[in-house]
Amino acid sequence: MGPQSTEVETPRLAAAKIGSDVGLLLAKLHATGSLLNNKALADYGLRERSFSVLTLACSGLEPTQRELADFLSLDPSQVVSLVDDLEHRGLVKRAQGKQDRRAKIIVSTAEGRRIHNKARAGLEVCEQTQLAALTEDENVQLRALLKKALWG
Amino acid sequence: MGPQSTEVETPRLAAAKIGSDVGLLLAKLHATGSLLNNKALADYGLRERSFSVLTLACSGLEPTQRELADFLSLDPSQVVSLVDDLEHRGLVKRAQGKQDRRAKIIVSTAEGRRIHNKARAGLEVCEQTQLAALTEDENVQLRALLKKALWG
DNA sequence: TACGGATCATTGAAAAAGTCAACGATTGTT
DNA sequence: AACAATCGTTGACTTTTTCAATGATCCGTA
Repeated sequence: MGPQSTEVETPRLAAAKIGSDVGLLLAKLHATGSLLNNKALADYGLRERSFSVLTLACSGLEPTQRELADFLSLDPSQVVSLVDDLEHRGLVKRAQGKQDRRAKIIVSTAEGRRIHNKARAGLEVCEQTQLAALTEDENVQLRALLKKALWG
Repeated sequence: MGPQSTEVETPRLAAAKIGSDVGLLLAKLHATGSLLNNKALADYGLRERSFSVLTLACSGLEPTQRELADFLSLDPSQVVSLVDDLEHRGLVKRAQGKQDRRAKIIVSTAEGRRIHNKARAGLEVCEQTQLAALTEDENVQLRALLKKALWG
């Protein structure tokens, strides 16, 4: 991402038609968001990705790695290293799949849940910062639209 | 990105709280969108990035490379290679900055505009596909919210 | 029940993207 | 005139992404 961390003013180029291109808008908002999020998560030795995995491990949904890959739009091999990392740090465990012994279920440890709670609090501040220009209603609306676009 | 190209059903994991995490939603929608867009642009030898640069070069706004970097959230060195590529293919030209002789202004060639028009048509179909679950109103709304979040 | 094709996690290699520091040329400031 | 800052560029380096191959396991079907 660009070196600029605080970009307050409306860029001149936003006037172009491409300033309404959904792909670009998503890329840009995602880029600035990731920057903030990763900065906030660094205190806990996490990044956006590992935080997502940890969150789902803490969710009680007992996701398999394949599910994580699909849901997070990652290659299965990327999930392997994310889980490896979290496991080495004792935040997460691999358990054998229940119906399917090929699959590995990712579950959080107590320490994992502890870290996750702290990190989540930090992230909420981040998100608020990123969407500061939106009212509370718009914030909710944006979430709803993104969810609907993704899975109807 | 994940190997799944057509993901119709709501994933089980969307139930988790993280299913409402803005960062994740943006990442996911951006990921699936990029996949589609790059596939569509491949016919013209373009990718999302080079298409964006080409679009701005065609816009008449005469952007400098620094402006491109800022607007597209890229490192200046990345812009160099994007412009190099487009220039070698005769779609774009570097012109000397008007007030500032350090800066280079990126402008499209006739061929560049020709390719751009074709590519843009392909992308519009893409975008429609990606946001198929949204009504026309919601589509507009989403764009507006993203823009507001980015630059108020 | 046994075979065959598909799926899961994993590995490793290759390609692409991102990050960063340094440089010459130019600018604006003091 | 001197100085720091900015622009584009280069090159090195790290990280991320992508892809094919593998052993283990599952499932459908003969």
